[in-house]
Order: sequence, then structure tokens, then C-alpha cells
Amino acid sequence: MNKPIGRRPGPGTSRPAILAATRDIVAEVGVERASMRAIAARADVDPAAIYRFFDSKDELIAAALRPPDIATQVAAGLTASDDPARALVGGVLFAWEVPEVRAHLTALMRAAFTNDRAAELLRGVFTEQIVGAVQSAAHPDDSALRASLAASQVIGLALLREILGIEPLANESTERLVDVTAPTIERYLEGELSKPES
Amino acid sequence: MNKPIGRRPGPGTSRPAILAATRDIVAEVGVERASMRAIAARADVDPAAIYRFFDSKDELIAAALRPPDIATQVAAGLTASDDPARALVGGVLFAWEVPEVRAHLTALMRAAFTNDRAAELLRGVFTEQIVGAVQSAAHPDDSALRASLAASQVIGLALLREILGIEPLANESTERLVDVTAPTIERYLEGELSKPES
DNA sequence: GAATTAAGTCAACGTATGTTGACTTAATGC
DNA sequence: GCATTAAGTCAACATACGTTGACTTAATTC
Repeated sequence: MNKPIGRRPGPGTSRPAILAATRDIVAEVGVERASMRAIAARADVDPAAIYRFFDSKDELIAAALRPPDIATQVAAGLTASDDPARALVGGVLFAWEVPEVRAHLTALMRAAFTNDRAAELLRGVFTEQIVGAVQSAAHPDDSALRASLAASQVIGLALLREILGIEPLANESTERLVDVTAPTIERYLEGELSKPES
Repeated sequence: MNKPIGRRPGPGTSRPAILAATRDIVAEVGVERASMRAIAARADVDPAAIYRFFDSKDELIAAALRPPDIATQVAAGLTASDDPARALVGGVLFAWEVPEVRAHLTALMRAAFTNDRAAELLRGVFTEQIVGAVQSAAHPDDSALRASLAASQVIGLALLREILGIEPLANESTERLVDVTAPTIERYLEGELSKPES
């Protein structure tokens, strides 16, 4: 391993700034209307400079939205907690209240509906991380179905509350929402799936 | 009321063709990448001809996505059925299997995430139609919260299944999904919202 | 047939977009 | 100092977009 000669790829503030700016703007206007120029301006960087770090807009988007910490964080909370249902809904809803995480999640969801690459990323979060982690907490029968049902409730809730801003979900307290949805998640994960005749 | 003189605004095949083409293309690629030229081509119409019927792309989108029959249809099914929960989930999932309805719903949802006008339309569907109809079937306490919770589950399910194509939801039978989610909707509408201590 | 209005066609304008190439400045090793 | 590589800047290109204006064709009334 010879030491390379020439200037080293610095830690540099630009690359992270570009990534953060990308998430911000995509969260605001979606992928298609997030122009390279707008991203560059937000990151206080020359538009062309972006291409020193990313080959194309598509790669930039993919890099900026690469599913992060949150999924693994929630997954960790899931296996740790003695109440996986509350850990799942709560993990996601509370994560959404952290500004940078909010931008990341909102951007990822906004993007996933028009951009194939982003959709693939989001699909990966589900099939690999969430479903994987949730399965371990779920009844072994139909565990994949159970996991995706739970995900559907959590995502639907986040969508109406955080992205579409539908009332009264948008202004309801996070705790209350966790309280009322946790039983649903719990049934999906561990309960009788088909309703027993009462 | 004098009869107008001159050619009458015909029933004409173009206007409906344009609207249908708009829904198709928006469902496929989203609003921003649905170009007037592509829409015109799909409708077999000159791009400029669209402007005989709609003042701008924005108005075209709004007209094409104007929430339709489905909402009222589901709403009607809701009040008629003796099992509102099944009527709600089933109504939406089965509607998605009718090709034109599918295009309309997919387009509306795709659009709602990047286009403010479409978001407003979708919000209207919830706050006025769905929530209105569901409220009548819901427990009077917290009826708005109950209705929006039910909506969150249905939308989340439709999103993962129909738009993101997440397995095993995408390939599961509609009947089964109605079976397993109906109890959730039922609890949201009529059950104890906060879990009683067991 | 003349007048009137709708529908449809064609070419073009202005603008915004992603991306590139030539060039400068900064850091690192010999 | 000299080579080498990274980072940053500037102007420009080609393309695709929404939209417009001038014009032709079709239907309808008098």
C-alpha cells in the first residue's frame, strides 16, 4: 500500500452539505422539481461542484436518500423493547419529530412515488430491515404478511399525519396515536389474523 | 335564452380522451414528468389542442384527478352495508382492481405527493367525503379521529400493495386482506380507542 | 352562401433543466 | 520547485418543457 500522492480527498464540508441540501429540497418539492441548481444554492456550492462527488442527479438522489440510521434504530428498539408494537409505531412517529430525520424520511417517501431508484430504496427498507426485524417479534405463521400489515398501518399513519397533514391526525399528540394504534400492530404481529367468530 | 349561433361545443371524443390519457400517464410517471406532449400523444391529439379545453397544465391535472365516483361509491357502500369496516377496506381494494379506477386512484395518490393542487384534492376526499361518511358509522366520541385512523390503515394498505408493490401484500388475495384488516377498522370505528388494561 | 363559433394543426418562443469542458486554486508527496 | 490529485468556478451546450399565435377545417344558424 503506497501512500497516494496528491491532494487527499478531504473530509470537506461540501459533500455532506450537498447531501443535506438534497434531502431538504426533495422533502419540500419532490425529486423532479429539486433542481441541481436549487440544491447547489441551498448547499452554498457551485452546481458543477456536485459532479465532483456524484456522477449524476440520479446517483445524488440515491446517495442522499440511502436509508439510514432510522430503520436500524427502530429495528434495534424493536428487538430490545418488551412491547414491540409500541416500539414500532412510536419509533417511527418520534423519529419524524427530529428535524434532520424528518427531512430524510419525508424526502424518501416523497421521492419513492415518482422515482424508481427511490422506490427501490424504500422497498429495500421494508423487505430487508423492517420486515426482517419485525418478523423476529412476530408469530412465526405468516410472519412476512404480519410484518407488512404492521408496516402498512405505520406508513399510512405517517403519510396522513406527516406528509398530507390530515386533521385531526396532524395535531394529535404522538403519545395518543401510539396508544390507539399499538393494539392494531400487536394483533398483526402476534394475534389471530383472521377474526375469530365472536 | 336565444339559441347560440355557430358550432356547438360537441360531445367530442378529444376531451375525455385527454382526461383519460392524463390519468394514465400521471399514474405511470407522476405529475412532473407527465409532459403535455406525452399526454397529447397518448390521447392521439395535438399538444396545442389540449389548450382548447384547459387553460394550463395545472388545470388539466386538477380536472383529470378531480375525485370521482369512487369516493361517493365507497361512501354509499359504507352507509348501506351492515358491516361498515368490511365495506370500507373492501370498497377501496376492489375499486383498485378496475383498470380505469386504478389509473385514477394511482394518479391521484402519486400526484398528491408533489403537486399542491392534487394534495388539496386528496385532502378534500378525506375531510369531506370519507371522514364524513365514516363518521356516521363511527362511535360519536372522537369520530373525526376514528375516521382518520381508519383512513390511515386503508391508505397505507393500498399504498404498499398497489403503488409500492410490497410483498407479500401485493400478491395476497383481496379477500384475505379484507379479512385481516377489517377488525382493525372495526375497532377504530366502534371499539375502545385506548387499549383497556387486560 | 355568409356569418359565427368550436376543433384541430403547425411552427415557434422563452425558459429551465442536466450536464460538460476548460480553467483556477488548494493540498500533498517527491 | 515540481508533479499529482482534489476541490471549486465559469460559461456554455443540447434538450425538453409549457405555452402562444396564426391558420385551417368542421359544424351550426340565419
